[in-house]
Amino acid sequence: MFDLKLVRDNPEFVRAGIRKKHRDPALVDAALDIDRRRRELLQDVERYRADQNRASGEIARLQGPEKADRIAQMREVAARLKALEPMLKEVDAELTRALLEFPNLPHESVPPGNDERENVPLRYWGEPPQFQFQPLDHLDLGTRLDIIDVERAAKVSGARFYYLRGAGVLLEQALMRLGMDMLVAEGFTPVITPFAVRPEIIIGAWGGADLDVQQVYQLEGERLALIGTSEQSLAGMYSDETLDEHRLPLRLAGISWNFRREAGSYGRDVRGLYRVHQFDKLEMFSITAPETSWDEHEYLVSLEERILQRLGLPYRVVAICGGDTSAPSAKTYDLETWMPGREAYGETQSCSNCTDFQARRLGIRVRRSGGTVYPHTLNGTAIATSRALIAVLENYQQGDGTVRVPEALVPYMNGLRVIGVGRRL
RNA sequence: GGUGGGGUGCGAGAGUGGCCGAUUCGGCGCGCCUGGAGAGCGCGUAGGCGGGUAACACCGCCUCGUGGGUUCAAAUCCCACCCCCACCGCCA
Repeated sequence: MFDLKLVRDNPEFVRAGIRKKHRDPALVDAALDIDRRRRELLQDVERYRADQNRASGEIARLQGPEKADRIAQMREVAARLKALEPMLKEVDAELTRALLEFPNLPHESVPPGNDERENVPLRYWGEPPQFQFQPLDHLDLGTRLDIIDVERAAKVSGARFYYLRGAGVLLEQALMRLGMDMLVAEGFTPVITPFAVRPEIIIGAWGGADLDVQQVYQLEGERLALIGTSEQSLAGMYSDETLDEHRLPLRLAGISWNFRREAGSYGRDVRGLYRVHQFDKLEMFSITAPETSWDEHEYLVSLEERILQRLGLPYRVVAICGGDTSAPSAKTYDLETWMPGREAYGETQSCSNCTDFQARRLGIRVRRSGGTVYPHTLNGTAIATSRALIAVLENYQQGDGTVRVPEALVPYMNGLRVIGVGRRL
């Protein structure tokens, strides 16, 4: 949960950070007000409890009428406590809720702005391909090659679902395998996580006081929700645990299907695989000492870049502006890959330093010689298959409607070098 | 889904209404001892919150799976839930 002491000691600093994220700085004043009320009540309650504790020892030693008198006396104290304690509990809950609403504060290097158009491109790699023919988008390509089928998926599941088949499946698994091999070589531990988790885990990882029902699928009749990313289940993995410092940095490579309701995005990106309810993803997740998280952030981005470079996909790295940065993140880079079908760069990866935001909310701590501290957590997309498929299909298409397999994926494609029509798979 | 057993500190494990935030053992840290190590001996080893302080110190409150209840007083009694283990049923 957000650091109350920081709010008390430096409210203006917190307000400024919240403003930069284009959230409401009144959060600070609400929290401070509740905090004041809480401390008043707390002092009363604690006085009575101290009374009680003292009396409890005495009563144990007293006998006869003296004992009866003391008990009668303490009955009154107990009654008073019984009236006060529910009030304290209520204020505690209010304060918790208020602090859960706080977003993480942005790092000073985060560019100002509130719109994705204000994100700042930092560097470009590769050249968008020049086609001597009219390029198709991934949906046309995939449909003609019979490797993507959204029409039947719509029949079965509705909009934003898809069937992958044949070489499409090999391609998605090849992307995952390439990414995993690179991460294992870097020392990451592969993890397959639960796909359904308790709501508080998602709330802990993604922010807010309540589950974001616009985005999260809940399981009816269960206290479970489907993960939107393995970042959530990985962050939850060490919740309420105190880790030994020498285990850091802890680097995990999570594999999971990711489920997103996309309830707020009707009409946006409706075509093809760009915005779908379910996709397979290889996710990097790091837990680091507070002092090293910014280095780790750059390291994770460099791995994301290396993956795109191995795939030969043109991309750019973008610094996300304050207002476009998610609640848990102190700083986010997006990697946008060239997508000929959109004639634009489209987000394929993201990389965030959540500093101690998730650690505080999930109770992940680190033991070190001076005491225990909250570690920092970071996450980054290695491969999000649906969007990676878009980029590969569209960039590697050929004039005859076939798609060349990127060199780096060939070893994972059962020898397939070109995805064409009529291949029996 | 059913029946039974169980969740205590870094780990094991005691404690069944009051001087129990918690015996003991192990681990870990420090010290003594040693040429050095081991053994042995001694000491110390949770977190959160509030008050207080320049910062310490210090004082108080809370935490024995979670949340309620009974009681002057709960690790201990009652209720609900969560989780783990065993067996039965079902099943990839």
